[in-house]
Amino acid sequence: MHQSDEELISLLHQNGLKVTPQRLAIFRYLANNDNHPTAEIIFDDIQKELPTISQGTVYKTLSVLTDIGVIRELKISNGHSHYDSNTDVHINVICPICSNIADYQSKDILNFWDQLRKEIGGEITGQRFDIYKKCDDCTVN
Amino acid sequence: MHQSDEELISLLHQNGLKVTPQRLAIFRYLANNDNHPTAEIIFDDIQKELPTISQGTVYKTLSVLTDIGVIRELKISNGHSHYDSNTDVHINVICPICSNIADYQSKDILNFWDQLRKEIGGEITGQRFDIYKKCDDCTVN
DNA sequence: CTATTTGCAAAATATTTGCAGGAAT
DNA sequence: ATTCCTGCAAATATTTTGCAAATAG
Repeated sequence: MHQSDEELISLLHQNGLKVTPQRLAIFRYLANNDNHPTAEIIFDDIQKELPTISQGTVYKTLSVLTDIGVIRELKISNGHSHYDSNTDVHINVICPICSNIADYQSKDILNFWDQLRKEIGGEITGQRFDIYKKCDDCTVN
Repeated sequence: MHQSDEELISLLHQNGLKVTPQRLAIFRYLANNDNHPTAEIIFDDIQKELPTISQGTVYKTLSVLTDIGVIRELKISNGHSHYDSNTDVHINVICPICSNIADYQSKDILNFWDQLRKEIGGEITGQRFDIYKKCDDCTVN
């Protein structure tokens, strides 16, 4: 389901980058959290583990992890970037009230994606599908 | 194809908002430009027509037009918001190099969207489908 | 050893906000 | 008349950058 340390380490090496405790910790944090945290939330939580880490390092690390493709950056309408360790083709179900993001996956999406790739042609390097729907919490309240 | 002034005026009235030259000009500008400009580009171009307009007004106007649903805001990875007068379900083909955005529409997308709505259920209030593909200019160079 | 990375703080950048004067209804 | 809107400038908030010290390979 989630990627393992080996994948991260291998990709870092392939790109001439070093394996640091900060990079491992942030990668593992995202691999174990499917709630699409922001850089700020990651910073707050990672501090418990690495008390001296700085915000700058969190931003730089997230940028590195995004560049090598082990995580995805989701910049949403409220201006915040959220990070996702699910790099498969899927749909982000975003709550317009609280900005919570849930992943949604189905066979239809993969079929649609295959068809669309063929139809549009050329070298497609990425994709992002969002839908807006109130989450359960915000529907109740 | 594009919405007319009447639609804007009617929606402004419905929402208790006033019809101002700034709102008309920005709406018309977007209705006649399918190149998904940023607030900054809109500000620069609109100044030719309304020399005293301010950046703040452009931002506020774009926010109002987005709220009443006559335009769409597309916040992309580089941090800039782009604005689109095409409010139909479509795919944004974004160039990862220069951030140019082209709209892509096909029957498949509408079918997929119908199917997905049924599958996910609940009240879906919006959607956004992006794919990343180098534009012609950036492919040549 | 040497190149990269971290941590800190300052800078950059897009966007938002407050408010007094002006315009729309 | 009244309410809303504009324009200006200052404020906000997130992200980026520069650099010396620390760390990985």
